[in-house]
Amino acid sequence: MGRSPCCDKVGLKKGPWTPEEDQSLLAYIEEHGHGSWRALPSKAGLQRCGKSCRLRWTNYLRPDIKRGKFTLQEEQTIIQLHALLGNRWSAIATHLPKRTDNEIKNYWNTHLKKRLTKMGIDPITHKPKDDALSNSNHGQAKTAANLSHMAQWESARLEAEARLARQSKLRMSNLFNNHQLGSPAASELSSTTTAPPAPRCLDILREDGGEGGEDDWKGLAGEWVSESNEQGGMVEGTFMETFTDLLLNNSGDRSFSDGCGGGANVVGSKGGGDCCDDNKNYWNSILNLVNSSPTNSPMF
DNA sequence: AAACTGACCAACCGCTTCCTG
DNA sequence: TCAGGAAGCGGTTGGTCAGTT
Repeated sequence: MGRSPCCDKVGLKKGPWTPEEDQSLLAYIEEHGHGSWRALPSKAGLQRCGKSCRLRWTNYLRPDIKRGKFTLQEEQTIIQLHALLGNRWSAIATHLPKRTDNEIKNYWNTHLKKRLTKMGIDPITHKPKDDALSNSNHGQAKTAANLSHMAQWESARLEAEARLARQSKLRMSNLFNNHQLGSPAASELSSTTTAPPAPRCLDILREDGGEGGEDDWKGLAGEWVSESNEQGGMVEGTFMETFTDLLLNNSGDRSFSDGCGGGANVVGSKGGGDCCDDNKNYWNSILNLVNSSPTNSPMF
């Protein structure tokens, strides 16, 4: 299994790319597609390893990259997905069109992580660091405790999605076996292959006819909510919404003790049925987020 | 004006995963 | 089934630049 030795070769350039190198890489990919990254540098006349070329293309030169400031919506998406997925930047990037995993990772490390820490929230667990603080609000503490369970659920779901996406790609590549995509942008949109964009996972589920479909995912989410309620009592409000709301509307002196009274998305402490609805709504919003990924965005 | 500091981000490194023969 | 190559991924580094002393 050893590591790729490409970068160990002597005579290969490292460090920042020059405009000339960018131009060479861009011109070559526009004309031929990237093909094999390992073979690309010599074909394009670049003294770089294939890995470096791939990185330069995916993180900087790709035409479908959006640069500049992250929007509030994007920030919220990153925070929510990070709570669910952890440092799985490529998976998070899947749900943020035109943003690269590297960019998201950098933004998290330089902005969002610090903001969370400053607010007394552990950026790894997304739980308040101060026990006393969390004890002051049992509902949110319980919800926070349930987050790991939720993450496990999400992780399993993503693995299933990945399997389905792979199966779909196989099926599609059979269909398009001899089809060569001419557009470099199109070839890169699938990121890792030249296969056509995979259908959205939920559509695949529907197509497959068995094992679920969107309603079943939502049903599963509902089951999780019910199970959580059985295990830990009713969940008061939505922890995730609370802290993302706090974060994005951070006035500097707010704390979780008043979190339930927060912004428009935050639902205060309520009775059982409403809480269940809140969680269903929350899950629906996450599922919508997942399901609303652009149809041509890379799925794993 | 110079030195220092911290933020930012492009790029590298090395491990893991996937694919193919 | 297995081994090796290729690509993907996430952690980390180092250069640059703006702000501060």
